[in-house]
Amino acid sequence: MALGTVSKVMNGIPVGEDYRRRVRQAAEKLGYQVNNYARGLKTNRTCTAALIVPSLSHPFFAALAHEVCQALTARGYRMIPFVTSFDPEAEQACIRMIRQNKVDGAIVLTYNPNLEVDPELPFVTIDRYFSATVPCVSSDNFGGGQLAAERLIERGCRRLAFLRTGSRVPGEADKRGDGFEGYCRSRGIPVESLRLNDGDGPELFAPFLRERMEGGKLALDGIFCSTDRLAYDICGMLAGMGVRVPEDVQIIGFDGMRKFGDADLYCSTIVQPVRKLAETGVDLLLAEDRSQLPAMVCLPVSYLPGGTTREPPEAGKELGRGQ
Amino acid sequence: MALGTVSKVMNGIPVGEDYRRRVRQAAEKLGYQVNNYARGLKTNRTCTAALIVPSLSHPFFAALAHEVCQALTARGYRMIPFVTSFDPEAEQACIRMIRQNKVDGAIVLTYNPNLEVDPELPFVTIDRYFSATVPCVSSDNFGGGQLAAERLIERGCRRLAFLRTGSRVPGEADKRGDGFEGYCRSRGIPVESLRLNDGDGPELFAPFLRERMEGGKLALDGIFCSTDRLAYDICGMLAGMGVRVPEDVQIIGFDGMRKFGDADLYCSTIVQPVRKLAETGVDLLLAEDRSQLPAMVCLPVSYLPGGTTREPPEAGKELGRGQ
DNA sequence: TTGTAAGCGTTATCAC
DNA sequence: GTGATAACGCTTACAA
Repeated sequence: MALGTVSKVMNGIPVGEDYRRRVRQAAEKLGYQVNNYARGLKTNRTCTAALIVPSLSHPFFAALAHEVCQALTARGYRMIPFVTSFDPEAEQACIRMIRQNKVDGAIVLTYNPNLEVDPELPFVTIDRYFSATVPCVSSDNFGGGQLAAERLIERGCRRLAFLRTGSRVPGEADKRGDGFEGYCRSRGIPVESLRLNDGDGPELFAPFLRERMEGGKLALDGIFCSTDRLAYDICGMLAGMGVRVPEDVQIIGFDGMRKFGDADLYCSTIVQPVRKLAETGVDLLLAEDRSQLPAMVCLPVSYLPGGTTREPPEAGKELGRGQ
Repeated sequence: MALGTVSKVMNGIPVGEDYRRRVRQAAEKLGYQVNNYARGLKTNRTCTAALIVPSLSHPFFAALAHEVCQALTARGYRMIPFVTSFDPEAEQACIRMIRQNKVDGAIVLTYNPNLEVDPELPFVTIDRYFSATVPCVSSDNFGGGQLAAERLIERGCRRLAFLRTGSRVPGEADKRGDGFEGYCRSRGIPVESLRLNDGDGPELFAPFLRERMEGGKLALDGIFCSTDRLAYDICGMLAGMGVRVPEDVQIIGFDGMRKFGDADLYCSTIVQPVRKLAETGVDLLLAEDRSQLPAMVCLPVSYLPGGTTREPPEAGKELGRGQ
């Protein structure tokens, strides 16, 4: 049995049927497995992709990592996660480590606006558009904002507000507010906005709300928050102010996060298709012909009631779990 | 400049100061980085560890993966996660893939009682004791159960119950109930138990609770649940039955999970030291002398009030966030 | 201290 | 269809 022919068998390259069987048998008996490192050295393909995220424990990133891992596994790839803790310098350091680690590509979700990516290495970004050469996959944030406005207005809201926190660096998620405000304006519904940044702390929303209290009642009847997390915090503040949700004011968040990862929603929300996001990212990353990939893929979002909106009777309560 | 000497420089092996500087400079200019695959092929060390978990999106596993990733990164290692979806067969498949992937070790959290691990490869288990040759790191589940009992009794509870769901295969977590019951008995406080398995569905707890309703009041004043998730479900059921928490019955869960990963607790709880768990696991895995590792390491847990217990006035509300 | 050469386990390119 | 051989980029004795 010659080495070269054994290699062919292990790689599924046609070889004499009898020979093939004997090799397989011997491999089985000896517990032989191809050494991925030797193979990688020779072929320059490692069947490994990197995932760069700020954290693995925050629910959205955890869900994303989970789905990316599954999608890669399904394609015979492994995932190496790198966590940046929202630190732009750490993000750049990850890019360097990735070069060292000889991965075949990377899916990145970063907040460093001037990240230097290796033009040789396939990259896909999530929620952040870099350039036409780096495909970006994101939820339809603009459409999600519109959808939130539509749902609130359908449910009787006439004085709306948009609240956001998030990174200072511009990203696709900023379009949530744009879609929301645009829809409100097109329907002639008054809308206000308060856009803060992460460092600001959620307590800065309290003055905004307090200013809009008139005679013990809130002068708003619908609020769209840029994330479920923010919606949760706002609900807490409102409870402290004696404002009832959803009776006095209805609230819609964004993300579709669930308690314990798979139990109830935290609030009525615009759900991001996390699995689809991951699968699309992996597909774009691993596409054979990377010369003409779309610069941007926008995935449809959906609305799910989660207790912070007044639902029409026939709609029932929250419908189904999981995606 | 000879190849071998360059290698020495890249590995920090002493070499002429002047020479070293020149090599570093050249490497910088050419963007040279050591090829990890060639190095791994030669040295048989890959600076990579595997993590086997049921999921990356469930909060506890997500937190664990996050901390393990950080701990490995700090030691110059990378993590390759494998997700098993609680499927024993998938768990075994992961063990096979790990062999193929030539990792230096693996941290595993599985539910396959008769997993065949490679005796050559360093293993560490979380929450499941396999054998004296495989170190197991877990929280002090027994002590946590005792602590829960102590806290409930301190707060005036005199009719206690322990509720659990979880995997059918025995693990360290089973000791939570043992510790709880033991403490109650030693204090002469009556205690009941209902131990179900994962497949059973949480609705099977409802009859247990309903049977203990006497004249619109629950004949229990303290409940210890094996996880925060179960405590959450039980709270929901009790609310549906008109029982108030913590006024009528006080509840303590186990895990210390937080909403959105870092916000409020779901309930008063026994907190697992997730970061310590991860760091200890990594330390054991990467120990130079693996010949005499402890077969078992138990990490201390702590109690944190989260709204489902009546706290003495001076204790204040929930103390501090994070670990 | 520096340079040389063997070899790690593959795959790819040849003759056969 | 099969078997020999070079090369992938590195580490590590060992020789200079």
